[in-house]
Amino acid sequence: MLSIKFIRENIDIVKKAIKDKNEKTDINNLLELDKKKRELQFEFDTLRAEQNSVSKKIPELKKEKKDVSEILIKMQNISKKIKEVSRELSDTAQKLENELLKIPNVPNKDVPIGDESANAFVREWGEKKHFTFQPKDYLDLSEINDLLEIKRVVKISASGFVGYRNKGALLERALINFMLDFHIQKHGYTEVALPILVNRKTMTGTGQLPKLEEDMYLIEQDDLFLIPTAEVSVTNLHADEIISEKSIPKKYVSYSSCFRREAGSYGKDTKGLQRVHQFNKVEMVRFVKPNDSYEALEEMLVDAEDILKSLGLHYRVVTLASGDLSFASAKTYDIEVWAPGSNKYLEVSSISNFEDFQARRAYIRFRDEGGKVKFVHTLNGSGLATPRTFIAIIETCQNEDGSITFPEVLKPYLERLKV
RNA sequence: GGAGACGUGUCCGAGUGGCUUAAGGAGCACGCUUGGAAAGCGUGUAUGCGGGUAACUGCAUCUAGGGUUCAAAUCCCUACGUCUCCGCCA
Repeated sequence: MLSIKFIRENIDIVKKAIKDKNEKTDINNLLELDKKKRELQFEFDTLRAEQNSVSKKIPELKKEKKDVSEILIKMQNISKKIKEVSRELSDTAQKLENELLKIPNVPNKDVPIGDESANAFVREWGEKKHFTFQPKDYLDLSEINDLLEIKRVVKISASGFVGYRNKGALLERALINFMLDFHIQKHGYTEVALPILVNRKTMTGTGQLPKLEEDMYLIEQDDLFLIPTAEVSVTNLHADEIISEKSIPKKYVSYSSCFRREAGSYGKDTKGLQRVHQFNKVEMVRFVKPNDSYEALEEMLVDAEDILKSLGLHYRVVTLASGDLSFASAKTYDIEVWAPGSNKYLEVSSISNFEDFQARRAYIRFRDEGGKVKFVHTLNGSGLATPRTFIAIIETCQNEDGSITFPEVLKPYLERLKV
């Protein structure tokens, strides 16, 4: 979230950010609550100060055998008043907090204003592969090579879920291991494996709640949510902590299943692997000092690109425009990989700088050189999501007879079973 | 799931209603001492919201929320967490 101080002093910037991000939050109510809260806080502090000082004198007066009954009656009233003010104060503070959680992050100044069509091209690597034959799409290739479980999975679960089988399952598992090893060995990340069920506080910390509750799977019995990305559990790992200056920056990589209800996106890419309720993803998360976060964003983008390069997949990078930017993000790059059989670019990675937006919510701070406590900046990026990477690989690596020649870098992960 | 014990600052740990502005210790930082270090001695050592140019200063926070009281780390209730024993499962 944004600090109330920042909002108070930059009303226009905040209003513009809300508009540019296509949000509808009204901040006037918030500003009123802020004013009311500060007035109540002042009243509460004043009353408490009196209560504290008088209460301190009571035992002394008693010792001197003085009559305190009159004071006690007076204090009863103050006590009652304090309780009233305190109730109103915490009520107002709670309302203010709820409003604050609904204010989106402010886009960085480099972010183009507009909807998806304003996304800005950054660079590309490789080129669209040229085939001497008509390339098949991944659904056909999966059929030929026995790679996916589609119909049966709907039977055992629900529509929107898919499964892998045979070499498809092996390829997916190989991808996960390859990507994890790559980030650990070549990019210096530390692996963490964390729960995929998390509580409400955690979901709020990274900004999924309260806005996106509809998009989340909820285990009502225990009030636990299935994570939509490992970003949630990894970023919140250091919630409520003051990280020592020495142990920052922190670079984590984590693989997890991700769960998305995709409420409201029915009818879009419903077939196959492109948009699914459950998928696996390797995620990178960084905690850095404020001044380093944009440099870290560029590094993470390269970290994700390195995976695609080593797999030999053509891709392009875009900067998301304000309207396409997520609620919590200040700046996001998307990487889109080329899928020649499907004849389109598929989004395989989002790399975002949240600045201190998540750190404020999750209360993640560090102590700087001068001993001052400040909020960290958090970043994350997919490195990468498996389903669409899977599509790009088998479509790019297909032969005319429908067989697939897997990328060299995956061989160590595949060859022990002679795939 | 049943029974019990417990939750205090960076850590250990005292604290059963007002003498706690949380004792004492460890750690850490700085200073003195030293040729240098150790020991010793001294000083400092939370966070948030306010007020003040500043020195300072008001309020809150002893897991969280509620209650009792003029006054709560301390008493009561609830939740969460930790530990021990039992049950169940692997």
